[in-house]
Amino acid sequence: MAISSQHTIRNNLLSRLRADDRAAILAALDRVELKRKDVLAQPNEPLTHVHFLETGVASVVVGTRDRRRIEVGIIGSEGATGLPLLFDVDSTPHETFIQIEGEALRMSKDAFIGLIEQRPAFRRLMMRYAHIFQLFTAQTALSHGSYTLEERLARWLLMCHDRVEKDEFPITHEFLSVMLGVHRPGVTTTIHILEGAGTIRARRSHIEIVDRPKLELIAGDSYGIPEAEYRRLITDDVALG
Amino acid sequence: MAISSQHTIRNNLLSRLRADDRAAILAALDRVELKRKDVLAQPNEPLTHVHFLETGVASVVVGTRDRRRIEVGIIGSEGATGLPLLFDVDSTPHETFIQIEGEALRMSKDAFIGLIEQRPAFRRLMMRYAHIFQLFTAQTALSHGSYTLEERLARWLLMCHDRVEKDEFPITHEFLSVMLGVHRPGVTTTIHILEGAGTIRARRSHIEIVDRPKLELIAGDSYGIPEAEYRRLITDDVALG
DNA sequence: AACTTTACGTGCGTAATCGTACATCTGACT
DNA sequence: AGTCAGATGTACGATTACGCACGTAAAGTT
Repeated sequence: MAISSQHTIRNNLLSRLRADDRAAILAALDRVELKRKDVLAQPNEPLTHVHFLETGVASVVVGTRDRRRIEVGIIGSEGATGLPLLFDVDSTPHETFIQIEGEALRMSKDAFIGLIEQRPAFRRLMMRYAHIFQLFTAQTALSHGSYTLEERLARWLLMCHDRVEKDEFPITHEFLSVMLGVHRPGVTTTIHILEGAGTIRARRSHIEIVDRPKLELIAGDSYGIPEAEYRRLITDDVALG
Repeated sequence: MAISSQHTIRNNLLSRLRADDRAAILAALDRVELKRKDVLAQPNEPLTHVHFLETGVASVVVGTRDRRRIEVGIIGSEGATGLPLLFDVDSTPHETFIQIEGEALRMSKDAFIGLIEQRPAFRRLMMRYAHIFQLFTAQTALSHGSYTLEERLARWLLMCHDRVEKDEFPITHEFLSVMLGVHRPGVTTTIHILEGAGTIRARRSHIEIVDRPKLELIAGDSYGIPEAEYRRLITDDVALG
């Protein structure tokens, strides 16, 4: 019911904490498996847990009554789900589910709210992360409004690549079409374009990143702004450590 | 250098505070004029103030080196600028400027940070607002990915209408094209469609809302989700008052 | 091995929006 | 009243993506 050994922690937020804060927080965490399509947060249902991802990728999507859905956030070992709880909000219209299976360190809502109060450094860290999460959503809005499908797909693959250890990960065109808010055949065609350019290799339900620099070139300015801010505000800030 | 009389406050966040919290906060505010195109936050420059808008509308836009820009947030008397300061972040890549002139109650960065610490109710209120601001950005991402220009324009006009007192407000097609991330002639054409449907009336540099219900019909599900959450979490929550 | 499900490939007419160019109009300023 | 910059109106080919329909192919199931 609690995580003791420190060296097993792969979540980058938790690893930024001072030893005493980290110890207090680890005591409230337990490790859980995350399977593909597992739902971590139902829209408009009370949030029960915060998940600090260790491996794998989760997606936050917004949907409407008229069936439209689109991804507005992506979470890996650099972040956590359940941010509304940080904001004194019990539920959100957004849905969070597992895109690529993995593991997470889970904390109950009550424990999280308590630790946020008791550990200012933890609260500040989470708030900084929340800021960057907002930047990701904003960048997604920009991407959908201003970039082509090819650029957006390149961006998404880069973001996913940032969050998994390997160069290959399981993902279907169907899922990608929801993530990017386009129809499925469009994804297939665009994947072939990226594949033809030698940047990726696609198999059934899998995509492998072959030439990341070239992929970054294709994504252009649709990729990079929130990533740079994450490094500036979390990875590189010694004051947090 | 401070706001005394209570009945002059039109900002909806400030008016949700308990009397004692509000008094402490008003003491740190002063009233400023906001002219069209005034910049409240330069991208990547240190934030100096938080602005609680009384009248008028501000826009938050994200831009890239390759000159693309798009609105990712809109702020009126329901909200405030400078949210990164709430998140322990000194600057952001986003730019905030005045879209429709008005007035604001301004607080210095240091005063804001101090009051956030000293007044938990104030902090919780601001965090709830930050959550809803995030929903707005997410809804914008959805809109750009899934709705037509006509629907998105209708949505924007509704959001603007929510934030001004009158049915008419000054706005140019040029500005709208940046807000919506489309080219300017497209805005002109789409305005004519909305005008032809009898929902708005357009003059040089001005748009008047004539038939709001019909505009809501056109906007469809692109409009409404964050607005409903604002009502649930801020307007209707007596626990905050 | 037959069957079923899930995922991928492809084509094509249609719609939306872009990109660009240019004409016109309005209000402010001199 | 004349001038001018900013704002708006219009046109049109090019591009992108949609919407559907249908075919194929790979993995799991019995």
